[in-house]
Amino acid sequence: MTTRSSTDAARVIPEATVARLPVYLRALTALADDGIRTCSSEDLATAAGVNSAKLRKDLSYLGSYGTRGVGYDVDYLRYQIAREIGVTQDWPVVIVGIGNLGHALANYSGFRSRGFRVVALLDANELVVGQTVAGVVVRPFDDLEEIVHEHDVAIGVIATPAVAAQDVADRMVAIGITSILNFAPAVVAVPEGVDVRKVDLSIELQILAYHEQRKANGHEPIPAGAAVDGTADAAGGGAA
Amino acid sequence: MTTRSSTDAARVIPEATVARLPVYLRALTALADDGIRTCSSEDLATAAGVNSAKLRKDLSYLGSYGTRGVGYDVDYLRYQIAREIGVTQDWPVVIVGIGNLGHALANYSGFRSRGFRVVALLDANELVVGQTVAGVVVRPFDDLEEIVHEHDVAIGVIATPAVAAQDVADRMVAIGITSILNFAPAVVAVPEGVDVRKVDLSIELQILAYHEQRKANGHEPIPAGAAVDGTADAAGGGAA
DNA sequence: CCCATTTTGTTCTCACGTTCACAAACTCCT
DNA sequence: AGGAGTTTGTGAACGTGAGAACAAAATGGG
Repeated sequence: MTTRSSTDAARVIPEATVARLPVYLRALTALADDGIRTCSSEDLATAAGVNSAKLRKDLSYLGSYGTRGVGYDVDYLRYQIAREIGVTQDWPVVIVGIGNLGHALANYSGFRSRGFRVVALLDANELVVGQTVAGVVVRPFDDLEEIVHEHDVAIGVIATPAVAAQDVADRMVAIGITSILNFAPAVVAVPEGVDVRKVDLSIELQILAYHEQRKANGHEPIPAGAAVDGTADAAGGGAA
Repeated sequence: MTTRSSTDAARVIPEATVARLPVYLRALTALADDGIRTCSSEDLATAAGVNSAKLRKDLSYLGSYGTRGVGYDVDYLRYQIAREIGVTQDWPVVIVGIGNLGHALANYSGFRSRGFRVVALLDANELVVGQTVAGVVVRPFDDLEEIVHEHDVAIGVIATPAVAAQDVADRMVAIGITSILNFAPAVVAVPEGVDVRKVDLSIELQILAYHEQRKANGHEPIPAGAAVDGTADAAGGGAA
């Protein structure tokens, strides 16, 4: 733990960069699937939908994995990013709340292909318990502790209705889960040291609606570069 | 709507603020449901999971809707935010790609309750066309233009596999859709003036995995106030 | 072998977003 | 009425992120 050696010099990767690494990873996978073995920062930036200067800066936080005058080896860079994110290892995940969204998540192939293994589906509704979803039998929510300990689960996904979200989160935290992905349309409070990320479908639509309304009202005579399109990103995680 | 001269002074709301307005809106709705008629910025900030100073600053971009020494009238503020976002009006939406995720989206009640009306479900797969999902019959993708013009649709949702996403987006843009919510794990490029927001389920998990790996490696002796919960945003516009 | 070309890694500057801190404005109590 | 107590709205300090620009390192041609 305390053997932080030489490579540990600038081991602080900005949150905004962390959020983009998975995008680069996917872009590299797409390039590799096309048989491309080497790419420039310009190529990769285009594939990832970002500015090439930003891409190079992001990669520089990981180390110097490129070759000047040449570019990046696709497979090598892909491995380095995957290792940095942690998706070279296997992450057991539990999903709580098997409604419409839980169904979709359980069936989502993108999880498994990126190192996430759904080890259990849980629901508090006894009508749902026992059903087979995505080849897995739904178990009662009270089995959470047993499952988490058995598989050493660190990541939990909440796909319950809003009212249940805080209770589920509390239970998860009490049992030892330290990362939560929350799809319920509710704010969940967690103690320090626990990460929560929130995905809210209707919020995204509302943000689009805001800009749409703006366009319709002709409120932007000339975007003046600061408009809605372009590479305008909203930034990442808040603080505890 | 036309005579907005005086209040029109500083009508530029920062993108980060726009992304939080829907959160405030939901928090206010929750307070109203609890019968609370007035709240302080501290109360609302707690309910929304943000810092009260940030909340006040965000609200100040909309106008002065509070009363010093008292706080905010819940219903009044709720209406003002809803109006600013644009969810007081009705937004017709089409969903393209009725797989697992499309199913879940079609059934998601949070859309309708916030002013979004799903006017059509579309799919290119003829095995899916004709099925009834969420009380709506799935129509062939080629009906897109007819539907968009008939209902004056401005917002499209892409829930297709990654390979189809760019084609669907191109078609949407050609027909006149100017806001796209993309659930496909792919970067879609759109011309200037079109907004794209991306929601990627596996990217969120990968970000959690990164921090989880950090914790496990004891890389963060003391997080220094940098615990990573809070509201996670995916980024905004596509490039030209 | 040397030089032109390519492309990375990094530095610098600017813009944006967050947080603090406090004056202004309002209520309530005496 | 006046002062004590609240709470908003905002100006200013601070930190983070984005993009331009360039030096350093590699290749390839003559």
